[in-house]
Amino acid sequence: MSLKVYNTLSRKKEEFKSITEGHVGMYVCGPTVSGESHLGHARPYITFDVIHRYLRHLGYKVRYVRNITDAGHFEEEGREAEDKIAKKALLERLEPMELVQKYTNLFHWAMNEFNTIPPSIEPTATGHIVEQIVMIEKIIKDGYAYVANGSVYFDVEKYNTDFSKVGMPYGMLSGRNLEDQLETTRELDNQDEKRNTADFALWKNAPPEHIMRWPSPWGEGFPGWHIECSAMSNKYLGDQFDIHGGGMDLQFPHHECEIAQSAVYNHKTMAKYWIHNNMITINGRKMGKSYGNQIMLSQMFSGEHPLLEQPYHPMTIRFFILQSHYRSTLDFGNDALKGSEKAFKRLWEAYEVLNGLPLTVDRLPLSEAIDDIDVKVNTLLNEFDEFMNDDFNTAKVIANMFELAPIINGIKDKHIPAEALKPETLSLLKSKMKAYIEDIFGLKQEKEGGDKLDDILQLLMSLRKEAKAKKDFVTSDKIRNELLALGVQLKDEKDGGMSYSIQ
RNA sequence: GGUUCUGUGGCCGAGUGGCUAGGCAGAGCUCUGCAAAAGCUCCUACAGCGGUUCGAAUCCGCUCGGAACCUCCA
Repeated sequence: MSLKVYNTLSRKKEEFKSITEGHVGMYVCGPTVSGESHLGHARPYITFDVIHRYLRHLGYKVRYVRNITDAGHFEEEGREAEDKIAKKALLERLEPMELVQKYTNLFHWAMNEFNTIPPSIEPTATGHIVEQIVMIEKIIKDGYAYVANGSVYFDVEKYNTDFSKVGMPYGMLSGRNLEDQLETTRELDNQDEKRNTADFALWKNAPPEHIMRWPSPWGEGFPGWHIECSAMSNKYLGDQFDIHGGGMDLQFPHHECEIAQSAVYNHKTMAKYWIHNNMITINGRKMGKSYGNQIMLSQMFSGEHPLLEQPYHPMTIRFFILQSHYRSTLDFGNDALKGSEKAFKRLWEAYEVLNGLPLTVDRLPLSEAIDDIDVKVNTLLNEFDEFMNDDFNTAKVIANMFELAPIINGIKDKHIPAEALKPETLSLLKSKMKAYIEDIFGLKQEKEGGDKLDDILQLLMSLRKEAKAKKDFVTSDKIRNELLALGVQLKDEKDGGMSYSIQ
């Protein structure tokens, strides 16, 4: 059983074979740190975190590179050409790099809340100006870029003509051809520097008010939008690497331009598999700056946003994202998030019950009905791998987990005899659930508090048990109800035991 | 206008040509001092109209609706 991934390049699921055996190079487009990340940004980073974790689970050594775009890009010729980072810095009276640092820190904080594993390398655009200049020089030397007024543009038409012959036309990823684009590209002002409207900037001459600027062979300026990813992926992952990921909205033009730049530079399609996650929508619309409908991650966690009925824990959001397939749109809504919150809680509690089940159970002669349970559990568990290998279908794995939950709880409540599961099945159940829930899906317990809180709650529960034994329900209810008011829910169990869950 | 995708039960969402995921909400039951939790049961859908097929939510066509990209965007 092998891993299959949907490759945007071929629009098909393909068997995954890494270029270097046992190793995977993966590049994912990271955030532009000119502002705070919103809910939509959570999707790619969580999606690729799970892909990263799964590849590791399969035994690959993964070099995961995710950039930080901290140099201002703009492709807004024709409108007010402004470096967005520099502009906001003026408004907020901050140094641009101070601003960049602030949002980088916030991004890292949110990624940590989501329990994502940090990338192996997290290169910044500003830290790789030299590499970008070197790449641009080579592209100019080879005749695929030209200089105009201190800026450098990529000659898309020439590229397309030449590279179509070797199977790398401009538009190969997004499935559009240049002719269509030339017809439909709308008229913009100030296009006279470009030979062709489809051309894109590799280097931009910096106007005087532009704060972020670097010397270059073409004068002071800053890199174009696309070149950093080509330069940095090439530096850390080589001429061709395994996986390039990002949001679907980056397919065109960003990834298309990356492919073209890198193809000129090293005559290869830079990445073998292109993986794109779909968007998070809100009221059916993509969440994004331009729509003014974004909810920042800090707002998601705090609940402070008009559209939010309550705060949502990072793990709720992570679980919510994993409940759908990464290539489908996912619609935000309070009902949906609240559903995920409860679902995750139930799943996690079943997982904790599972961890508490004793491994060695005396086997008794089994009836057929009970044998069926053992078979069913094995089937459900084996499907975990099958589903993940089918283009990372986390939604189906989670569905199976919810079929296992009643069995686990049933054993605890003795609806199902403990010996229904063979020791090796129970052992497999435990190890597989741990591997998937914690290691691959990266889920963790929502509640906090630690040992001391646990000790205190154990004490309160023992007091309540005593009261109950004496049929002093006034006291026992008082303990239960007042704890509930504090957000701690007590649960009486069949055998007179008691447990709690927070929130 | 061009390119691509999409329309599943109250809500969120998987999905394969036939065996009709899963979660949340709702209803009933069991357990329980009560409650909660848990378990069991119920609620059974695939935008519309044609077509292909023994059989389609799943393939094809048309109609209607929605979205993404074509401009910074995860």
